[in-house]
Amino acid sequence: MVTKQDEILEAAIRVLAVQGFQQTKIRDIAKEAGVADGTIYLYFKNKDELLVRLFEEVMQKVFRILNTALEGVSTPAEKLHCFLRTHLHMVEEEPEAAQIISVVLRQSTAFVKEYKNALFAKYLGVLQKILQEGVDEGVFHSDIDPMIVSRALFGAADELALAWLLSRNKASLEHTSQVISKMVLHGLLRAPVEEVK
Amino acid sequence: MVTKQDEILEAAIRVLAVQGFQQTKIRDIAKEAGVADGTIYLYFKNKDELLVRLFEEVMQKVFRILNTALEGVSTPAEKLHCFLRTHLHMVEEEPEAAQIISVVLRQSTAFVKEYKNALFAKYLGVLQKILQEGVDEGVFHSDIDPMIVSRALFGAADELALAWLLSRNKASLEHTSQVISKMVLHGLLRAPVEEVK
Amino acid sequence: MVTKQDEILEAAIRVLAVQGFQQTKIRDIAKEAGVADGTIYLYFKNKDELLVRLFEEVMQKVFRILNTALEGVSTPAEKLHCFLRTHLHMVEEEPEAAQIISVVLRQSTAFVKEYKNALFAKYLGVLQKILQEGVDEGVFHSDIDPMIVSRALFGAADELALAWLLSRNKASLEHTSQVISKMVLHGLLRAPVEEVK
Amino acid sequence: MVTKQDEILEAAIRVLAVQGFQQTKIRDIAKEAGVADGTIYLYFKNKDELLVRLFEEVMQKVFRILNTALEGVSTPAEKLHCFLRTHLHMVEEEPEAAQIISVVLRQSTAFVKEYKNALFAKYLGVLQKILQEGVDEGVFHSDIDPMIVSRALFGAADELALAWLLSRNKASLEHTSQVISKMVLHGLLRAPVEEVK
DNA sequence: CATGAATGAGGATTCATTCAT
DNA sequence: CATGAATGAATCCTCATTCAT
Repeated sequence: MVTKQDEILEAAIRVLAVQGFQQTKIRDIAKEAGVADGTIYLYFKNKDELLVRLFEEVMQKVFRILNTALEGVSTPAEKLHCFLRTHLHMVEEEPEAAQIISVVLRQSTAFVKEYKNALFAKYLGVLQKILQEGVDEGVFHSDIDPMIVSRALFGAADELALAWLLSRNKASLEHTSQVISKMVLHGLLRAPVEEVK
Repeated sequence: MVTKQDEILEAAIRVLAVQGFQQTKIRDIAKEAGVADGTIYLYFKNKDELLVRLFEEVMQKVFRILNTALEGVSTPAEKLHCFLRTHLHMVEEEPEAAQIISVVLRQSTAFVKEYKNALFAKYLGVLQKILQEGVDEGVFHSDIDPMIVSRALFGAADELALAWLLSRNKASLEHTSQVISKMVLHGLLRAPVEEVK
Repeated sequence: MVTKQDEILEAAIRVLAVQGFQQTKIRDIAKEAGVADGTIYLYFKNKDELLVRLFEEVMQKVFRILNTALEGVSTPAEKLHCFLRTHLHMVEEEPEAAQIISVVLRQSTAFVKEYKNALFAKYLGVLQKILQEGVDEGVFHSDIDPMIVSRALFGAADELALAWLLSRNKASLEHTSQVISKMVLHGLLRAPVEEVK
Repeated sequence: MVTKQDEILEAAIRVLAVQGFQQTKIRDIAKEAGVADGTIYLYFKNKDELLVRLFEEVMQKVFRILNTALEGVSTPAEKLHCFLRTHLHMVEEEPEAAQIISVVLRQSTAFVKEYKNALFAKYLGVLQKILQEGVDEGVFHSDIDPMIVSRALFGAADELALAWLLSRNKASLEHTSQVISKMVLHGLLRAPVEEVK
């Protein structure tokens, strides 16, 4: 059975994805959830807390999907591609949740200030671990700083997600993830001079 | 001499960078600028117009700096590095302006909806041109989609900027730009099989 | 039981009668009604809508009284007198409502522009019907234009009402209605020359 | 030469007639008069004083026209018709001034409260004098109260003026003045029974 | 637990008036 | 005299939150 709290959160996701953070009134969420305004306050201390819980809800789903996707993938390079591919896949599958993460959460100053949120850090941590593995196994350049690169990769994926969410023409993101993975793994440069030597 | 309009814009940048869009009251900007509330409205139709003008102001400065930096750089690879380096440099030099672009503007739904804003498109356009040049000259892989890659690179740079802005320990971003440029140009993979041949 | 909406309307009538339209602040009405400012907006979309509803409220009461008074009156001449008498009577009985109609409503440009308001037209219509009846029955001069005369009679009654409302010495309007009715029915001229012939 | 003060007053009449009292900003009048905002305050203490002076201006013009029209008219009945006819004529000839008197002035609570303004009383006085003359000469019924009847006649004329000002189809008011004069002088009743005897 | 009517603090915006030039 | 930039008090309306039922 789904609790009323979950119903409210689901409703909030639907409404926030469409209207944005500041535009969404408690009343809108209550209406979408089919409860009275006051009922929201029985389950959440205030609007900000609702947002936090909503973020956690969404991130949990993300982790579930990501972990499932990474199962059985062995090499760091493949894992990296899998990570990027899954991130963009989720955007296609769960555009509302993606909208929340890429757009809505940034609208809350409080949230951005706590950007180093535990859950977000954990998400970045998955990437960092993959990168570190690659370095340790000797397949990635050793002078890579996993902290920096993980952040860059997340930014790249997030920006592509945002572009897709805001575009009318929703072409598949499969191609996009191929291009990015290739760039990240092999670089833009072709036939590097060093090879000739 | 600086016009009062510019003084207000400068004040708005300072206040917005700290407080965010919705949190910033007209009164705050007026106080920071040292004028009366009503004076703001002699120069800007309303709060939204102020934001738009502020964005244009900031972007103009960005373009000036970027173009200056790119002057005299000849190869696509060097240009790419220059672009990323300059982007991150600007964040260090003008953290308030950077804060506006990376954080504040995303708080305005209207702005995100018009994300493909002419000025933003122009910024991405600079990147795209560099990538296309590289492809045309045969130094970049031909299967690179400049549209996708430019977006990804912007996202990466923007995210790194955001991370820096939000962190306490403001280590130089020079190292960061080196790492990213290297990754983008050479890829993460070391000693690719092809090299052996 | 009186609804809160009615309480607000009654309070608005009291306040508007004293202060006028533009001078009356929402806060004044709220205070008079004993509710919070925001409560007004639970029942009325905005200040203008409150005015419209208030006008309808007042006019309904006017019609109720007018129709009751005209019941059982048979000849057009008597009906005319009854109309004028009732109009002035109402001013004495409900000075606040009268003040609203004679003074306050004219302060709203929007209202004056829609002066040919359905309810006002209906009020004039009662007069027109009486006049037409008189003409049809052959007791009123046939060259009377009911449209013009009804308007003139309303204007006369309204002006007398206004004079009374604004005067300190509130002598009964009964005498006034007698004088006007007589003038309207028999004219100012005494023993007209034509009669002698 | 026309003084700047007069230019401002003329401009105010034009603007007020179109926009109404509350809608007219000092800036609108200044613009229409071709002067700076502050200049208004060199000639008028404040907005209210400007309105008072404007009323006086308009009423003076009205008196000039009315007195000219009444010159050479001898009998009270003819004078009465002349008064009504001239009032309505002026509305056609000077709709802006008429608009000011019939509509705009009523929008100022302060004005309505001082409705028994000296100038307005003087205007009513002309009517009262005509009526008294008629009574004294024995041509008007002796039980007519000039105070009441003058007010009623003014109200009738004013209302007809208002109706004309607000209507699209501006048919001549000549016919209207004929109808009203006849009604006022001879009454609505036709061939009263008493006359037959 | 649930309701939703009521609250009232807060903010964008307007505009009569002032005053330094 | 004339200007018009600057002022800032004043007001309508919104909406997160409360609480009596």
